[in-house]
Amino acid sequence: MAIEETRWLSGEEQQAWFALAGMVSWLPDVLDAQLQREAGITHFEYSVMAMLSMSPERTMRMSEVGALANGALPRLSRTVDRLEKRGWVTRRPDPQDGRATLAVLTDAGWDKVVATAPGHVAEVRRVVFDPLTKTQVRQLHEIATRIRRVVHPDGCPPTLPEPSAP
Amino acid sequence: MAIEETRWLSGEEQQAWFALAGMVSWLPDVLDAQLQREAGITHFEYSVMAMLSMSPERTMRMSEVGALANGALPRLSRTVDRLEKRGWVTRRPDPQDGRATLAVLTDAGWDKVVATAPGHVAEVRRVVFDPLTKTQVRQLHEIATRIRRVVHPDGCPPTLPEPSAP
DNA sequence: GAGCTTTACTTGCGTCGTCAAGTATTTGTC
DNA sequence: GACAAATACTTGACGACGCAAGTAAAGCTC
Repeated sequence: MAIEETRWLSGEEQQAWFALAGMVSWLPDVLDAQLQREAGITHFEYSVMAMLSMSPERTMRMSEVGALANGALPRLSRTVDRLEKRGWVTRRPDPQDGRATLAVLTDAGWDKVVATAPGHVAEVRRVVFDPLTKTQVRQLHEIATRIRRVVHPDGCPPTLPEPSAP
Repeated sequence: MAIEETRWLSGEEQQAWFALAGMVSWLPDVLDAQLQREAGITHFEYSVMAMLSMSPERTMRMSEVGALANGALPRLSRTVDRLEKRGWVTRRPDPQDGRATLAVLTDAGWDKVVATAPGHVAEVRRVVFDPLTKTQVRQLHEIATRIRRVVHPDGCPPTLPEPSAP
């Protein structure tokens, strides 16, 4: 809200913005819908379990999970409540730091991820990768990285934790 | 969930997907935050009013607004409730078709859009266009269009309604 | 080592969004 | 023209999310 003259979007920018806004609105809905239909979980719940499944010991601090799954702490806390009730995750205090809570994926949780991953990956492929060329995938990677750096500066490390599974 | 072998994501695809997921999660939050801070409205509320402001007569059918603002009907209905309470929008029955409802932007609503647009556009510029090159904007346009076609097939027309304002 | 600050969650409360069901109007169909 | 089906919303019930406040452990300072 500076006093400067507003730089309105050009025609090209408007169209790009409109396309982006549409994608950003609907993509999460589609992913949620598939997971809800075939696994009875939300995309965020899946992300939480998937991140845990990729961690050594299937264990991570709440805040780490949150960062990787793109969710703030209150949201994560309630989500882990639900996952705990369903027997897929358990909490235990971090022996290293009494303030921290560790989330642990149970065997049942592991099985749930393994059962759910193929359908989810297929959906991601269908809506994101199949419509794009290999070149566009690289372009998207760069573009999304740049935007994400601005919208969420304290983003996650460039390398994911040991992928020991799906 | 076919019986076919799962085609897991390649390393490149995983990274691109991770970057995209981050962007898709945080971008809406950042835009909502700016509008909430500076105008006390959500991004969806702004979109609804902005679409109306660009329409001739500042009037549109609910379902049209919903399509342009990327929201389903129940959401739109409640959003217009709120905007109506704040005096920015009014409803009236469509004389052409008694089932339809027309949403009309009031003068106060128009003023609100005019007052809010500069700050919002600046934020969109800051998080989307400033970090990208002109080439990347074109690439993003094409990529987002392709993905949106899959996630929301009954998308909106390629051309926006007469932009008679912001 | 007492006390203030910071960090890492958790939770109460209010709002928002979605699903399913309900209402009103229009559009065939016979 | 009467009745079923479709369309265009609206609404009741309910779950999820975010903000701000609360709790508990660590860390720092003197």
